[in-house]
Amino acid sequence: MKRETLKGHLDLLLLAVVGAGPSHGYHIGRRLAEASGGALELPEGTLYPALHRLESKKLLESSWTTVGGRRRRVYDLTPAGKEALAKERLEWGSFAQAVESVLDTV
Amino acid sequence: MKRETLKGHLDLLLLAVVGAGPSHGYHIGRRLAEASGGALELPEGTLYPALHRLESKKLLESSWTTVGGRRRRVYDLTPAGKEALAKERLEWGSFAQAVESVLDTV
DNA sequence: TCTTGATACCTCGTATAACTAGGGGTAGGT
DNA sequence: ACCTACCCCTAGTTATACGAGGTATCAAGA
Repeated sequence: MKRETLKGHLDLLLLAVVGAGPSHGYHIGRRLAEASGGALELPEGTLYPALHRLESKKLLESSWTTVGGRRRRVYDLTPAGKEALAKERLEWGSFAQAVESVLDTV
Repeated sequence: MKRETLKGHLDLLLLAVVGAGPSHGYHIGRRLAEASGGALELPEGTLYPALHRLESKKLLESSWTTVGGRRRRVYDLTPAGKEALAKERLEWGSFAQAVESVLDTV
């Protein structure tokens, strides 16, 4: 995948994954990779700062748990996060459609 | 449109527009806006530097003409640009499909 | 004549965000 | 002991879209 391809779309993807059920950072990465058929394998230097950004924007909230001796930070959507997810889904739809239109018609 | 949405996809769009027929910068912007149903209206501070970038990467080539007293810089695809267009079309396809998969399955 | 709007080009600086490259540590299997 | 998978983090780099500003031509209208 080209370097900049993901830019501006990562938030949507993370919100969508968390929207399907709370989970911790590492697991979110795994679920995203799985759900995309391996196409979207985020390096940790992308994943964790993105989650922090979403939390600082109050779209996610997190709490620490410990499972099997390992600390996990579990994220869930806030109400604002649910709204943002819905909005970003729509925006993705129109963006993708616009791109397809260009690719089809020109 | 959100600020970062376009990032990494602009080259594809510009190559696609020029691939449909050589035209000058300003006109490329108009054709893109038209082909996208008004969704993609690029500011000039985005359009012109992007075209220059593509030319410096040898994906576009340009020549100056004058029509009605106005100077125009007309762009066309190079052979490398045609290849890049084909490649980026495929990459867009897999990216879009990956996103859709995530949005559908999670 | 003067102004406005569309056409047509440009550059500089800024902000954003994904990524690279490091760091830390736990648990289980060989 | 070592390796792999798990699990978290940050600092700095880099790419690129955009805002703001500049230049110039031409046609239409006040």
